Amino acid sequence: MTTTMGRRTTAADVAREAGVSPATVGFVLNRTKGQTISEGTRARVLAAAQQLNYKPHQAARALRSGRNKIVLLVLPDWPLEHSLRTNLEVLTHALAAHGYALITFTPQPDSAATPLWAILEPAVVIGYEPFSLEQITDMKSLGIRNIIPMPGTSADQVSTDFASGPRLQTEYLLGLGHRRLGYAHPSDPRLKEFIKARLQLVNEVCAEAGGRPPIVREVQYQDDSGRAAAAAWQEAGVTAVISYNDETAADVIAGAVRSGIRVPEDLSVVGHDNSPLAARYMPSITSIALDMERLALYMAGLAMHLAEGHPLPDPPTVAASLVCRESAIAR
Amino acid sequence: MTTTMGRRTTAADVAREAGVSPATVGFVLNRTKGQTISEGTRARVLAAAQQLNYKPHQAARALRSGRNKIVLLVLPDWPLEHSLRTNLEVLTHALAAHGYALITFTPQPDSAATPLWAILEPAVVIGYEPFSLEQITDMKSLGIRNIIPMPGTSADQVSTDFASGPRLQTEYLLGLGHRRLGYAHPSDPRLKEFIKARLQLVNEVCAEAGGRPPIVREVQYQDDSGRAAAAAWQEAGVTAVISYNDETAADVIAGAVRSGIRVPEDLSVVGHDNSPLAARYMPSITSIALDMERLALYMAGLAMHLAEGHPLPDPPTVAASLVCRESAIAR
DNA sequence: GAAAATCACTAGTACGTACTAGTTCGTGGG
DNA sequence: CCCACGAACTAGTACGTACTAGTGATTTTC
Repeated sequence: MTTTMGRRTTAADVAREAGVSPATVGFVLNRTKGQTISEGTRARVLAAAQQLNYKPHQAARALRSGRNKIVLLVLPDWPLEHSLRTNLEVLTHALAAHGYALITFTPQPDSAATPLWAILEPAVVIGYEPFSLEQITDMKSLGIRNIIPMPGTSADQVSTDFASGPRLQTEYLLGLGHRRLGYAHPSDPRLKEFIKARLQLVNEVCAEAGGRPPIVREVQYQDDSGRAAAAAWQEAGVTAVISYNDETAADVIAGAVRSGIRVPEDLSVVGHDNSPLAARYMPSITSIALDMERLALYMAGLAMHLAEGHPLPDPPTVAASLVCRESAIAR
Repeated sequence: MTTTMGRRTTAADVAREAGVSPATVGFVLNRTKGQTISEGTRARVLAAAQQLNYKPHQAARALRSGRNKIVLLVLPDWPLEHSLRTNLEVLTHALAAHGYALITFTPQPDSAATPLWAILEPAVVIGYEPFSLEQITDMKSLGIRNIIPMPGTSADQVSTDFASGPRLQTEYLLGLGHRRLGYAHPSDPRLKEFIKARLQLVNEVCAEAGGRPPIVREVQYQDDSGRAAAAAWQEAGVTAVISYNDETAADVIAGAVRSGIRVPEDLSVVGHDNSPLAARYMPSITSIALDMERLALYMAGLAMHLAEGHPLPDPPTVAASLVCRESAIAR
């Protein structure tokens, strides 16, 4: 133990131990290209670093080099779906493989708290939603140059086309012989745009099949909106309901059953996202599974491309597939 | 706009603009005590900083002062309960109010990835579980001095007594007249110790009431263990089941109903954690709500106490309360 | 009225790294 | 034999901040 108990080991300590200059230590440890180091020296430096348990000081490194290994992912305020959380895990691993740390963060619109990027000053900031001009200005004044999405650059968007999910839901129910459909969505105002987009897709598929658009209802578990919706749908002759996500599907089923409508015998229900709830509910919920892996790898590649010129990855495709369970059957 | 478009604004720029020295800028902006600054100068510096949109460079600040405003919370590998996630939110806010950023992170035991503390070098690292000696050595070699839990210091633990939850579950069912109880828990091996502790408490309450210990069963939604458990309980005359959490309670209910056992008429079930699932399930699940606010405030206080000598907060108590729903009724 | 104390500042340095601009040495070409 | 050239290094600086050790003024004290 050569520990001086208190001060941390610096590159200068390693240099002294190895009998070389601090610069050489830097060259060896960073594998600086354009610099030739003899094999013996390299080994001595490496051994000294090992022995002293040298870890470069990140703040000093960041100050000098002007970059760090932090990627900040700004999450939207809306509740994250199961598939997006999965996406995060894959993304975290993909970045970790290159020494990057992914930090996630949800800005609180009401809070006056410092945004996380001001404290971390990350190499890259990724947002699921576009940033406001104010936010971009703020980041730039902090020296953050890599922002995704950033109009006018290769990083101008990450959001992908999730069109196939709603299409699959609709086509599946139509294929089962259902003609009169319902659409259920949560009431969270932050989801408004997403609901609109998905509903639009459902409408398109219905129209292509020559059917009528679904009867749309807002459903949540906190009140009896599920019961009311179920009654309204029954009145209108609806035999199948497409739900925005699995949680809403559960609320639809609960509302129906509590109104004496059997699921799936009287009413079929499909969810979206293939969350654990879908498998756990009773009846279990037929749902849409999204394969987010390519999207995650794309985002990781994009981030590292901006941070240090890694090659640009291929644009992603998100594959959606139907997971059949108990909550939907043929008419 | 005095933007030089490229280089970020430094304290020197502000100094030049305000016609003072860089040191004065530092004194004004950091409110350095022991330094007197005339009102006029202070105002000029503040105005200049404002006008140039000056933001101190965090890496430089961290390098110079040897501390930063990052608190790293190391999450356990086990799945987080709803109440702990709530805890995180409160903790985040409490720290944000003092300019600290809370970052969470789950170490992957298999992964060779750099642990997040090596990249962030946070001021404080908090773990829900004790750290290994190896981890502590690693952090110390990175210059991290504030580690919670850290044996032999005021920060030697954070985990609190969650005794009242299981006690409440048991007392409630006994109070409803149930005499023969079951206990259901998930199979995740990472939860083993927690299950053991909670079961121990349930056993104690049963013994105090002069009853027999519950019949313990492992239940999960992926297989038919729920059905098997329900049958076994029925055979043994069990009329009420205590569940480790709400997810397991749902799995118990599903298993029972699929076996033709009615819930709550034939079998009462109580969950733990008061998650959204408990409200959403059918029947809705009677559960235990934990008030994590004080724990969160305690953790925040502890972290800031270590980081910069804020006063030590009071030790926490976690209040548990019963939320009555449909899944449990009197015998 | 001189010494001491206080006020309101400034010059300058250290933090630990990455990297530029050398310097020294050995070797091969002419 | 001298010069050029590359290999293998080193000296030294910049990054932006926080803060110590001053330095003139001005005010207080006896």
